[in-house]
Amino acid sequence: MLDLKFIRQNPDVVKAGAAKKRIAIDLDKLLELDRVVREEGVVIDQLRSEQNAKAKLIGKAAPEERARLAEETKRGKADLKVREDAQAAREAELRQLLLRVPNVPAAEVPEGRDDSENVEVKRWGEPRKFDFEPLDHIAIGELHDWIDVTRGARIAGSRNYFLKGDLSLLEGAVMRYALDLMVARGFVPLSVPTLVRSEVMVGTGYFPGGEEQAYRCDERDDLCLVGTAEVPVTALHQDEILAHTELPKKYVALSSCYRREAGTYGKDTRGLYRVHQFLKVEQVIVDAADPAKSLAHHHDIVKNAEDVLQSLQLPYRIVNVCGGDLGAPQIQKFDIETWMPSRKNYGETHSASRFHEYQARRLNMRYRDEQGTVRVCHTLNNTVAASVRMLIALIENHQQANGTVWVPPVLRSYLGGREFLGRPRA
RNA sequence: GGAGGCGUGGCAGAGCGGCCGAAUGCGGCGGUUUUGAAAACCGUUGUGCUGAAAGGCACCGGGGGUUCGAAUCCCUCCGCCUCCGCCA
Repeated sequence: MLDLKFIRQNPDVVKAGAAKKRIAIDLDKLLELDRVVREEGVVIDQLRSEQNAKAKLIGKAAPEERARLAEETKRGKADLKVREDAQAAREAELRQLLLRVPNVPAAEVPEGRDDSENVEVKRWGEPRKFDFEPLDHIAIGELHDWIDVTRGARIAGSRNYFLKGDLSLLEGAVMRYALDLMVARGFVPLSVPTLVRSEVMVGTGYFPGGEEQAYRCDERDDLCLVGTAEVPVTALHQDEILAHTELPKKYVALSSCYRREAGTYGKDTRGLYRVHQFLKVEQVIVDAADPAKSLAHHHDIVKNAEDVLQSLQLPYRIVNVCGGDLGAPQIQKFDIETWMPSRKNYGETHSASRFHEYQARRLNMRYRDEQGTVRVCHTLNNTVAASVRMLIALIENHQQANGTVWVPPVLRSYLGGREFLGRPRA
């Protein structure tokens, strides 16, 4: 959410930002409503002030005077009540409009309509040239009885799965490795709720707009399953005023992630690329409202993810996400795409976003700066490692001619020192 | 699931329906004192909206109601605690 004052003062900047993101908004309607709300607010404050003054007089008046004065004060009440109700409705509508105003993208965000126009900014590693016919992850899974999508679908519908044996262990190894790496870099590990109030989905910017992608409990609970630990972690300090001395807050969390993947029928149906549930280690930073700091953090959290991929010896590339592919909340986003032999292409495995105060304002998450001024925080987040996609990359890229999977050295201590997973093919 | 209790400022903890945006203590900040520190003493210390300012308005878990007037009364939701039951 943007600061209403900022929108008032820079309507053209906000309009241009929305246009760059290909998001339609009626800003003039919002500004007009804002004008009415403020105008009427002055009137209501004045009326309330008068009512308060009269009520106060009654308290001091002689008992026999009270009835008459009360009767008089009663008259102003009805008018005020009508105005207050109308104002409350206007304010609610204003907030709804405000929640839909997208954050203004950074100048460095490329123009573009969709993900095909994202701009590659870096490439690391060479996609491996196989001297045998490589299998895709499903085939490797079948070979070792590592993946069971049939039974996954039977008990939970399509895009659900069981991981078995070494692959299940590998998942744990990668998650723990990612977590340990981040803890070594000073990030505080968190175990988090993955079922949150819809208010928190609004606070982090997923609602309104992303309702179709989230699993929602029924009306008894008003709880949603999160699509990422970003949601509970970013909201950790909701409604707090932090001291500048305790910033930046750096957190890392491993959690299950749930995604409905509505509207993706027929897309990525083979394999585990697109699934409803997976594990992910996520990094989140909350810091002061300083664009330079935010930018530096953005580079750092991308670097953290790169270090994970490099140490796992997985080729990847980084794209600067274009305006049309950027979500409403982000200032800028870098996606990291890891090489997946079965796709003969890079597939998205990480997404690093910086938000400035967009999320923090919605979450009412603030801090007191050196001067004692209360300001809204900045937030950022990035994947460290997302389970199934990272497993796809690992077993496809590191498969051997004999069917086994080579384990990168950094993961071996999490797998009893083993160098290869799976039995060699006969 | 049943019975009861409680939710007040960074924390602790008062608060008769009007004099309460809220006592007091602790903590924080500034100062006096001190070679320095501690102690003591003095002052200061919530957030938002509006306004050039003075000021005005709102907020005592959330929402609604009663009343001329609500932190204080009523309803409801949320959260926490205690006891009983049930399950792990």
